[in-house]
Amino acid sequence: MSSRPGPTTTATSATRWCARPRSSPSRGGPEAVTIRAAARAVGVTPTATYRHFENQADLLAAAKDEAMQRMAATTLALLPAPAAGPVDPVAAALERLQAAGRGYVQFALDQPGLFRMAFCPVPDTDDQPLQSRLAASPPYAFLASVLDELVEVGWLPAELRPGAEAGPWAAVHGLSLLLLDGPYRHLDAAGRDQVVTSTLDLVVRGLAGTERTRGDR
Amino acid sequence: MSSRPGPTTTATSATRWCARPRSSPSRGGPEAVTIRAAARAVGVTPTATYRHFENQADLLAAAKDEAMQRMAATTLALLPAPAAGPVDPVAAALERLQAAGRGYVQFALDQPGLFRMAFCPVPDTDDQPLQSRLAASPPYAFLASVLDELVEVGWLPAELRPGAEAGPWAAVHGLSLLLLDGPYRHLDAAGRDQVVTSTLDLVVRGLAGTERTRGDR
DNA sequence: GGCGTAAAGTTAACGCCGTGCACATAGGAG
DNA sequence: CTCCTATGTGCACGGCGTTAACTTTACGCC
Repeated sequence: MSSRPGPTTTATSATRWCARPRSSPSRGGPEAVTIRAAARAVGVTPTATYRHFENQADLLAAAKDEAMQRMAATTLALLPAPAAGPVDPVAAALERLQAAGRGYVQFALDQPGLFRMAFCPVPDTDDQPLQSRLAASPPYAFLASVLDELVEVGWLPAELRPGAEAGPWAAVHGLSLLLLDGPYRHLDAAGRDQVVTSTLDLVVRGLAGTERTRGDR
Repeated sequence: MSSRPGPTTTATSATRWCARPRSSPSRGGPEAVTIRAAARAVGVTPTATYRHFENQADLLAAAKDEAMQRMAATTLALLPAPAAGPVDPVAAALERLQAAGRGYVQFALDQPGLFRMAFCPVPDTDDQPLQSRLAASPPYAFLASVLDELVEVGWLPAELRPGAEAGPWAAVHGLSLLLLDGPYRHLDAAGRDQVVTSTLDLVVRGLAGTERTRGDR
């Protein structure tokens, strides 16, 4: 967990700070990640934190990175094992796509603190180019691989492939937030499943790529 | 702007607190809405705030309501005037749908503070039933009306109508957040326009409602 | 006019927060 | 042994939410 320029954290010492649960697992979003809480967690005085993180924003960025990694690990672990025997490759790819979407939403609901942490706004210390930042985002990488697969098996029209990650990701991400904080909170399990299914179906139909944008029906 | 149960805010006094810009317009999300800042803004001592709001969560809820209303007013004002003369009603409805989506994203980018305010998590003091809460959300109401219109003119399959708000709203909402805080921040105007267009096209194609979920191409 | 009551505002205080400054310690390199 | 670096401590400052007790203001009622 790199603290950017100033305090020059050594790799060995950083593990001591990052290897323990940052606040409570599910509860406790970014607002719970404080300099003093981190110090308490490792049993030192608050000022000692500044030997490892430049300031609170830096600490927050580290927590954000870890949250994103944990989210990736959790959602990928939820993916269904590939069914044995020969199966329709298109159906299999679409299955994986929808399963990943469901896992994304489920993680957001199960671990709201980590989810909020993974996507919290942070003052932006990194200066990486666009593509490497996207590739560093596990959801984007997985989504891209499934979309590539759908092109390979001839289902997704190749002309729709460029930039096709944005829509599906946005839909699943937005749905997670609407369910978490928005007007869809307090929906019961059945209602949640309905909006998730509805949204994933919309995405799949959208990727299928029929035109018909005029009144031809 | 109602402060819930305790302090029994009179309608006349509440206007004095709510009629002035709550923090800076664009900058300053929910974290800038503090008891002390509100008191400074109206020129009183911090404790006086508790005569009008139960606590900070209550103040935040009031600010959230106002932000949502302002967002609705702004995005609706951005809608294109209906073209004169007879036009394809389907094209017109789709136009309005996409324009509303673009306005949603544009507001998020232009007024990030208000946008975050409008969707910030708040400890939830309201106990309204599901439907009335949804109806109170202006984006939902507008989206629902356009979808109804698309059914009436025979474009949107009626069997896809129930719950069809979730997907489009989630897509536009999620895209706004990915552009604001997520991996799509720092995209230039052209890149932003591309992901917005791509996402809106996905939504429209998805609503169009072709099936083809198997390898039939 | 005088008076009681409720709304609105004030001062003082507590504990939490981020942060800076000066100082202490410990352990390895020379 | 000495010095340097990494790490940690104590103290202090101002800002935050919140409470408790007190004062001021406005208004209806006799």
